[in-house]
Amino acid sequence: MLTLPFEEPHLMREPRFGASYSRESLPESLEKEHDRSNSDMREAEEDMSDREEEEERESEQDDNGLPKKRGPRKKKPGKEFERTKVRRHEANTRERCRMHGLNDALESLRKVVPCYSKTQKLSKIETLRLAKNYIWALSETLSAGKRPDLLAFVQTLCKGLSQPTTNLVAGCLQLNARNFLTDHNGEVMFSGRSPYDAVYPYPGSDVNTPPGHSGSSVDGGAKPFRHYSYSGAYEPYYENPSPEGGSPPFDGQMSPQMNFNGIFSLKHDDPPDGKGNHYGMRYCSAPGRTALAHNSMYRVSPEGRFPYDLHVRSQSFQAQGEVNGSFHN
DNA sequence: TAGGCCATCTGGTCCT
DNA sequence: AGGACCAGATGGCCTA
Repeated sequence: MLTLPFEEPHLMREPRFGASYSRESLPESLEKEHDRSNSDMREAEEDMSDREEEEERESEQDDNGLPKKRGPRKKKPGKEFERTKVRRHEANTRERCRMHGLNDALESLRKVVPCYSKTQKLSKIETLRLAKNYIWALSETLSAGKRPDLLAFVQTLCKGLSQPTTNLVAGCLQLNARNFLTDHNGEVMFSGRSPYDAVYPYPGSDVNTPPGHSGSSVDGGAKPFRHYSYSGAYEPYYENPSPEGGSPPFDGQMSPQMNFNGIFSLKHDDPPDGKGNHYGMRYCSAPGRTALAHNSMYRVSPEGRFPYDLHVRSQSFQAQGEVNGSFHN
């Protein structure tokens, strides 16, 4: 599942995440933010206390109900008041750091779910939803012990996601995003041409018929849409109808040695110049392993070609190889 | 301009 | 008592 090397060990260091926010333990970026926010807040606070003082004096009234501008000032709680202020200030700082830690964790989650993009970040809620779907889909894959249907896999990923996020996921797979519709129940439906055909038409096959399916296209004219859902006719792969229906039964035990190298990682690696916005799939494979298509969880076309437009990033391929290599050494 | 998303502040509650 | 955690309120930014 972790298709990227865990790059942020500092997030794992604390036994209880964010339990202690000592200044020394703050990451550099956080520390900067910390400083900035602190100074901002100090200024704001001073500003505030001045205003409060002014307002307090103006709100004081004499015996006739008129505003009292002069005279002895009402005694402030003094030391206790200052102490409360300081404690509130410290609590605010801690809370801010805690939220930053939470955001950092969310950011690292974004990096391990499909379709990571620096330029088009998933929102917090969408990240969590996608992560949940991803876990669910992978669990299903493991428990089924067979190669999943890519369409069903994507449908699972998109379950309950907003249309823009669905588009993003579809974009990752180089699929026609308009083919994935989310109905009012959050069910991801597939309509129109099969992505198999949209992306990789099989020579000689009916354009509207996915491989291995008998379907008749309407002669010549408009072709009726076929709607797919989990329980639809498109080789339903998952036994459970929906991730919303609870966690899939997982009676197996995840082995620590489990190798995820054969699983696709759908990532968007921004080019170094940061200009591109191209989504692609990255395939992680250990050196010496079998060829991409052979090792793939996904279907291979009758010609032995992979039916999807894969963008194998040689760089990440190599990096993964290095990691694996050093691991095995 | 409305709506979505986000960061921050704040007070309350729970836990150590 | 103090810190962590939580949820509500608020305001800023961005986009359709």
